[in-house]
Amino acid sequence: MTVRPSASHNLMIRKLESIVSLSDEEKQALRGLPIQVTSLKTDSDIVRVGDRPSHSFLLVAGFTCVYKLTAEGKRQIVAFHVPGDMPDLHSLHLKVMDTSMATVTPCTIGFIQHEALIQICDRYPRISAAFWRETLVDASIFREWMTGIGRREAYNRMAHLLCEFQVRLSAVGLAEDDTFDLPITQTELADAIGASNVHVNRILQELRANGLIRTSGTQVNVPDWQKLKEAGDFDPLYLHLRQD
Amino acid sequence: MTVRPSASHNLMIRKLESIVSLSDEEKQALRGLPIQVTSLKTDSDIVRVGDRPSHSFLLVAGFTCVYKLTAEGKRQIVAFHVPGDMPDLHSLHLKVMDTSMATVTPCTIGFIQHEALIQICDRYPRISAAFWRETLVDASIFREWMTGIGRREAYNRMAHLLCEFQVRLSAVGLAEDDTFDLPITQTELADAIGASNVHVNRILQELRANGLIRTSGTQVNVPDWQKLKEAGDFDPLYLHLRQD
DNA sequence: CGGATCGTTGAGTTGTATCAAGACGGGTGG
DNA sequence: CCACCCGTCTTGATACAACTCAACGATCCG
Repeated sequence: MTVRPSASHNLMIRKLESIVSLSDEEKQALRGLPIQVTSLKTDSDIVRVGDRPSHSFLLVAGFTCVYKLTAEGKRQIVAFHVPGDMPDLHSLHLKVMDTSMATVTPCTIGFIQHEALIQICDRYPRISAAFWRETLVDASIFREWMTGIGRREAYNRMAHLLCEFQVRLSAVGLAEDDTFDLPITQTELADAIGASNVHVNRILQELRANGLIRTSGTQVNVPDWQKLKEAGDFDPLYLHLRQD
Repeated sequence: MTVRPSASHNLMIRKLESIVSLSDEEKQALRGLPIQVTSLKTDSDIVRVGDRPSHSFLLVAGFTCVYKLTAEGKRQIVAFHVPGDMPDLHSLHLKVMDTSMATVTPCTIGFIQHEALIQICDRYPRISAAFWRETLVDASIFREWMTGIGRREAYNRMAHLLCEFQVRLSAVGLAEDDTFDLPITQTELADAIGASNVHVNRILQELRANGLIRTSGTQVNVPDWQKLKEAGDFDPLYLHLRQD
């Protein structure tokens, strides 16, 4: 179905307004964007390597990941995305997908035609800049993860990833104080930090034993935020959030 | 000095034209960009973490790298750049640098004020798109490197990096057939692939012993391109080159 | 109440780091 | 033009982070 001014539009506008201030005309243009909303279950591919998508998508609810596979069949998750993100905006200018994207939880996503996005970008440079900026923040996160995988130990990378989730989920109102929901399997966490699932399991035990986190089900509680940040060598600068 | 229509302008225009076709008006606008050309010697920082630069730069000659330091003082190089690249275009929209950039050889670079770039981007959406695309290709390379560091062994990462240099240098006319100049120390290569300098040294010996590369000084020769590509699990898709 | 998925544990293996010392090589000053 | 020096490359020995394999326990769901 094609929804007119919907929750999806509001989510996108709120996100963009945290980056640039929008004029009424610009908001109106965004509200006019046709968004096709769909539900997907866990572990569904949204786009695949080699695809030439004609639309991008807005993640409305749930978590998705971006991943690559090596010739040996190993998987590296290079990014997670949370509600409000537009994970494949880059396909606007890079025609062929160099990664795949998949849901890691049940998701609601809204597809938006490239054609419509390009028109808005050509007409409203500020909106174009805001979209551009989103892709730049993604790239900044890549740099930070790469540094972790290349130069930090798995224990620290795990702590770092948890810090990042806390901050990013807070920014979209999905984290309460020191607790958040992380419905991601240990194998997926392993693929993200470049470790084995077995090792991730032991690292999580170590983090619990050291009192850095407490878990129950998919809930993660951080009793001592400061200690976790230190363990993760975490400085939120790279997330380029507004109020900082 | 501020040069008018110079070699720097031509380099930038040629690069952009490999991405989009430019109208005469657009080329004229680009030729009008003030570019301040400077020479830097090896190991000079160009920008540093925390800086708020008011300009971006075009790499005219030499190699530069983008790097981060961990709390423990370890360095991860997250990117190399070659002539024709504009490595810190992202600072147009992300005000605070989250990485540092430095020369790895003597370099010629041309600084361009953000203000001038923003004006051109607002006025010429196609140029804006071309710049945006450059930052997207950088991000794509991050994804590929991350996958290597997280999921491939050091031997394969080294082969992969050599493949990438060959392709990127060819694209700007800096590689002859199967030979190119790689004036980068083993310690820098190590920081790029997330390994120790000692290990890189042994890997290079192994690559030589296996007949995948031959070296003399900073020259690298690739006798069997196909074998090196296989060793590196290298598929140039992620570089998003035009003719492909 | 099976069956599938996910988490946990143990044992053995290996890729890669670290440390230390020596060899090489190219530039600089005497 | 030689001698020195500093950065880079090379080599060996040792240590450990992390992987693989394999099995078992815990959950959740239909």
